Parts: sequence; C-alpha cells; structure tokens
Amino acid sequence: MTKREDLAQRATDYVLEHGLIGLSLRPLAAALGTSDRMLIYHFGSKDELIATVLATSNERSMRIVRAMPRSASVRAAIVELWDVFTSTKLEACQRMYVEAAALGLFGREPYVGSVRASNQVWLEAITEHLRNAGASADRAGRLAAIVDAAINGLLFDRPLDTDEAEARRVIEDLAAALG
Amino acid sequence: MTKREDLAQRATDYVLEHGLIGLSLRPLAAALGTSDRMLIYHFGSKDELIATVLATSNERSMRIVRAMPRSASVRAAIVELWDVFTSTKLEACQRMYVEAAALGLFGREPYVGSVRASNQVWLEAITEHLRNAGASADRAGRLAAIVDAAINGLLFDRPLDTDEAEARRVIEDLAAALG
DNA sequence: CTCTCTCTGTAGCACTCGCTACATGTTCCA
DNA sequence: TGGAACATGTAGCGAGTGCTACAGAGAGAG
Repeated sequence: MTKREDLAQRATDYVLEHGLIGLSLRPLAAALGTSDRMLIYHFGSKDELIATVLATSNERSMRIVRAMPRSASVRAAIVELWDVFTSTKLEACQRMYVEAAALGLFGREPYVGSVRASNQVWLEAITEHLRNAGASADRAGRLAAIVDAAINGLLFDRPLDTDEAEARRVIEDLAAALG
Repeated sequence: MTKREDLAQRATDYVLEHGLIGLSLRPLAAALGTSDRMLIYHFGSKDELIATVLATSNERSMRIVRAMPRSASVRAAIVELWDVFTSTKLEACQRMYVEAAALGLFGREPYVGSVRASNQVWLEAITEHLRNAGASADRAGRLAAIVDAAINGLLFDRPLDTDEAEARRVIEDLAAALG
C-alpha cells in the first residue's frame, strides 16, 4: 500500500469521526502523525484529499450493502436495508454523505461530483437488492427511488430525534404499503 | 419595526441566497449596508444571529404551508405538499434547513436546537394538512412521518439531480401507494 | 447647557486557514 | 560514488475569522 493510500484510509476514519464541515488540515495531519505540508504534498490540495476521502467512504458503504444476504420479500428487503443503513459502520458514512451534500448545495466542487457519483451507485445497489428480493426490474427501480428518498430523509433527522425506534416504525409502515 | 428586526429579515434573505455553511459576517454586513461591528452589536454574537435567521426562515415556511388550500384526497394532498415544498420560495428555505441540519450533525448549537424545533413544527403542519384532506388523526400522523421523510430525502438530492421531473414521479408513486 | 443613553465608525487583536519557498534528508539506480 | 528522484521539516505568507477597545455622534431629559 502506498503512503497515499494509507493516509487516505486513515484520513477517512478521521473525517468519519470528526465531520467534514469545518475540516482543517492541521488537526487532521496531527491525528495522522504527519503535517499539513505532507497532506498537500501527497494529495495536491485539500479538495483532492476530500474527494479521495469521499470516494473511500463510498467504497466502504457499497462493499457492505453488496454483501447483504438476499431478503425473502420486498417488504423484508426494505426493512433490512434500513437496518443496514443504520448499523454503526454505515451510519457514519451516511452522516458524512449528508455533510457532503450540504456542502454541494451551491454547486461547489468536489462535493457536487462526489455526491452525484454516490447517489447513482447507491440507487443501483438498492435496486439490485430489491430485484434479488423478487421485484421485477421495472418495479425495483421505482421502489428503489422511494426507499432511497425515505431512508435518506429519515437518516437525515436521525441524529436529532430523541426516539430512535420511531424511525424504524416509519420504515415498517412504508414497507407494508409498498411490499 | 426595530432595527434588529429589519436586519434579521434582510439577513435571512441574504443567507437564503448565499448559503449558511461558511457564512461570514463581513460580506453579509456589506450586503446589508452595515458592518460586522453592528451585527454583533445588535445580535450579540454570530450564533444568535444565525438562530434568528433560522427562526425567521422557518416562520416564512410555515406561513406558506399553513396557507395551503385543502386537498381533495390524501393522495392529492401528498403531491400538493411536494409542489409547495419545491416552489421557489420554500425551496430556498429547505436548502437552508439542510445546511443547518448538516451543521448540527455533531451536536453544535445553535443548529441542533433550531433544526429540532423546525422538525416538530413541520411534522405538525404536514399532519394537519393530511387531516384536512380526510385522513383520520392516527393515520395522518403516520402518513406525515413517511411523507416528511420522503420529501426531505428527495429535496435533499434535488439540487444535484439532472432530472427534476423524476422526483415528482417518485412522489406520485408514493402517493398512489399510500393514498 | 450638560449629562446620559443609544448607536456607529475605525482600528486592531489574536487566531486559523490553505498553501508555498527553501533547505534538508533518504533511497535507489547507474 | 555520484546523481536524480522522492520525501519531509521549518518557517512563513497573505488572507480571512469572530469579536473588542475606544472614541465619538446624535438625541432626549434635567
């Protein structure tokens, strides 16, 4: 593993823990046992570093989603997708995705590009999982759009809500209506 | 109208246009024809100014949602909520809400408090609108949670998606499944 | 007229930011 | 053994941050 790849992995860990908005090179570098000087040297600029971190986080997410076992029904698939997205590992990635999307709201790169790429890959992964659960190709695509939106919306407010169980109930309601 | 209220209204306009993340007092003050010095004088601190701006934006949103005419059915109500949320005025408020939520992801005030307050008021407004469209009290609450999540999720990715019509199709699908 | 209270402009503090210039290792190949 | 290429530490630049100290302007009250 090159030095750059190693730094990218560990930088991703750091950002997942400390957040993307307001990320600063010096504290990041200190946590990684190096200097801002070296981060710029290896990545060229802060923006390239961030693009790398976002891509790394997305790869991790996708690996987990693709490793999900098949669900017995569409209804079960939706709830199980929720459970995976709210698992400890994916939750942090989702949180960072929210930050990236917010940073990209006004068109700023590298956020817009990264988020767009993530969107597409996620939607495909969800579609695939629903197809594996028995949905037809057309239906899987339409359902995936709804499920993706609902999960995103719920995850979005999750860190602020007091009642964590309620979100799951909402997803169960949705799964019942769609399944 | 006090000077402070006037500044709050115009500051809200500015933030809605230019974004919340990375907001800086000096450019804001210049656009308002005053100085950072005076903003601190009137609001006490940047955080209090932001809290005021978020509250102002939320009031505007709520005024619009509460002014919606009754919908003929639950199915129509869901689609009409979407149309209002994607109208020009509300879209900017939603965008700012996304930024505030992202800034609050790690517990920072005043974002967490403001977003929590917004959440609650919105959910009530959506519930009310669904009740007015004929849903029973219990059902309206459950539907509102789903609709709120789906709308939030879709709005979230909206600035990045190329196909604007697709989001509406997703909402129509959802409305058909729930209505 | 003077005193007080609200408001505002000027200047600046102490700090952080991404990034760079320059010099110095360190390594590996010819 | 020499030289090129890669790697790293030190110091600092120029710009921007929220916020403050200080002085003064203006108005209303006695």
